[in-house]
Amino acid sequence: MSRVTIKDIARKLNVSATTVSNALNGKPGVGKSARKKIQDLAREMGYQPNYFAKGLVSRQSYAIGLVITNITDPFYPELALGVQEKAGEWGYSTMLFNTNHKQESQETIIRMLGAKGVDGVILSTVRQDDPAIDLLDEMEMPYVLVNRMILNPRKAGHIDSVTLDNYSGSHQAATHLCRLGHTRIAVIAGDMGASTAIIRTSGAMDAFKEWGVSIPDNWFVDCGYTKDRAFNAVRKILTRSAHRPTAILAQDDNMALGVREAAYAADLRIPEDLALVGFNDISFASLIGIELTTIRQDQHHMGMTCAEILISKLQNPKRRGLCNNVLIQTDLVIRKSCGFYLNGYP
Amino acid sequence: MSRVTIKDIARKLNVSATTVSNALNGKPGVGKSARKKIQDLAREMGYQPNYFAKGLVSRQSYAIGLVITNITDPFYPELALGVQEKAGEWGYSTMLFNTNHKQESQETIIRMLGAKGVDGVILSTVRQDDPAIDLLDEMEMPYVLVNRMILNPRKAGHIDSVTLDNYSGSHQAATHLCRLGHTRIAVIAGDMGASTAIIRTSGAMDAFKEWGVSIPDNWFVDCGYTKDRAFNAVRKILTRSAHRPTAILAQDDNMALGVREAAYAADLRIPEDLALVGFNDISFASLIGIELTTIRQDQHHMGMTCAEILISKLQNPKRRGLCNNVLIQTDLVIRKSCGFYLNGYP
DNA sequence: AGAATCAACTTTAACGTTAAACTAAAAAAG
DNA sequence: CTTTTTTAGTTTAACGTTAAAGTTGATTCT
Repeated sequence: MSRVTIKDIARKLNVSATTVSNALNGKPGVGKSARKKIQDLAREMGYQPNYFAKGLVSRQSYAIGLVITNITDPFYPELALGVQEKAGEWGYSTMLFNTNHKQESQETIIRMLGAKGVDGVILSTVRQDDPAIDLLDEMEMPYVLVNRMILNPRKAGHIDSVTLDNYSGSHQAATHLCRLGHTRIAVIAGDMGASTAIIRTSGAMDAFKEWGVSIPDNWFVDCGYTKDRAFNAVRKILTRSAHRPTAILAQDDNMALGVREAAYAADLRIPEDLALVGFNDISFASLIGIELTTIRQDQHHMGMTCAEILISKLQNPKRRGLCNNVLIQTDLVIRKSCGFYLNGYP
Repeated sequence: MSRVTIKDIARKLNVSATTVSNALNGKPGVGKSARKKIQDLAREMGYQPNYFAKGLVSRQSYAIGLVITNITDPFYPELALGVQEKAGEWGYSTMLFNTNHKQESQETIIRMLGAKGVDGVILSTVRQDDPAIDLLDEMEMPYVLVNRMILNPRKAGHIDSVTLDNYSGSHQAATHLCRLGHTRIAVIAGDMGASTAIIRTSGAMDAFKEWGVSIPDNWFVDCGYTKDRAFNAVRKILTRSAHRPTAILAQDDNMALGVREAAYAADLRIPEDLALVGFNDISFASLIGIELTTIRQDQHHMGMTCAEILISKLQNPKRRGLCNNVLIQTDLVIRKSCGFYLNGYP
């Protein structure tokens, strides 16, 4: 690929390789005219630095890894784009890896990232007591958590994270349903090993308590953030329960779509027969005909933020001691699926 | 990161570095017992090869680049996943880059990919007479086109590609609308610099000709595969035309969603007042309430196929002379948006 | 004027891995 | 039992870049 080397330039100008290197990297110790000559010739010859050699000596790859569950989940593309844009600004490239919800593949991926020499990792998929954390620490690999975090206060204190204010978002969503008069509410939860689901659950439960609403055990189902499991869970709830719920709180929009399909399959209308609230505001929640009431967040901003934190640590090793925990605010977006525009608040 | 080197292992076992290298890479010239000892110790010490050193000497990075317009376009995630999975199987990692529809950023990206030393590139974004092609040829970088291709027969003959049978797909879609009795059809085209849009247009136009349907000039609009431009174009068509179209053929589902929003904004119902057919069958085309009639394709398979072709070339330099042009078949998926289930064929 | 400082370089070595050329001893062939 | 071949290694050098230490010759200080 890159044929022209520093040595070729050095030979042509009768200087040493080091001088060329210094000239091109803006380091001192090179005369003004010599520097210009070198820079011009480098451009003319189409010189491209060899990143293998650079990396070998500097131990920096200018690449970061981004670990997500699956890029086909509409939650991730915007996050990935944010990370890539911010990383690109700083000259870093991004390697994307899908765990497909498998714990062991996450470990394999992290090991590979280490071997490939990425400078840092952004992890969006941690679960509580995830061995990935220990692995990263052991490898002394800088990392930032995004979306999900570690709740254990002993660990959390020294781990960077960029997360949503899941508590108040979920509290807001649950309150909204209660205000609309619902008392028979089912909760379609995400992966309860993930902080997002844990916190969203606690926010919702607190809201329910405030409104005197209680949720039967079998109306709370961990569906692991997958649409299929949400579909099946809701189908079960709707067919088996003598008194079916009048509202469903789904902990992400993806699962909300599963709920929706299950409701339609049971000949129920949304929102007339069943109110539905999601979480995330993925791109098609706003499409006419879907119009999902949900909790909005800015994934692009989230991606940019975590990339920025990671890169600032990479650039400035002093900052590695500091710990950033960014909490991003959310908004309730009221659309048609909750029935607000049918009745409003009583 | 990777602290343990081949030399550390060599020192501990009193052998040379080369022997360790040969032992670990399964090369001959190492005794059975010595080989086992080396492998065991390497595992025990947690040896990870340094890819910079490896790459420096072998000029192989075991990384490929995938260039797309934008990962948030729902067309790409499944393709990207297919590429990553197949690449992963062969030990290659994938670097994803978004051009954001900008020609110049594509060139920058390709140059950077070259500098970073990727072994090959998968390009999903070429336009006709794209300078990227010459750049890649000049860099002697192996590449495969996916989704879009170069039509110029002088060039096409030696460029690998994996594309859809866009002609027959689009022909099928257009025929479907004609069969349903539509004669007033508008075409919302993709980027006419891309082979996909060119071929889809020709397939549709041929079908229209067969049915004696003619399309007024201002009912054919290049909307560059963006939802916004499709929305605006259709709004214009619907407000300005005295006799508005009764059907719209959109060259991708994304634009079809824009058409949909524009129709609803003009108080038209789909399919009762306006029939709509898309292309691609992105994930939410099938959602209840959207139910877009469209042309299905298997992006995951497409991704796997192009990754396979690229990697087989990388692995086997003899094969570099051969040229693969894979054409993937499509299916018409009839849902509600075209009105078939309202009237059927007359 | 002589010592100290500085600018503009050069030389050497190192990063970790592997290809190529070499060596020594054992096994096979004649 | 000598010669050839094979096996199991070793040594050297190279990939392209840069950090560290060294070498000039000119400039400044006292």
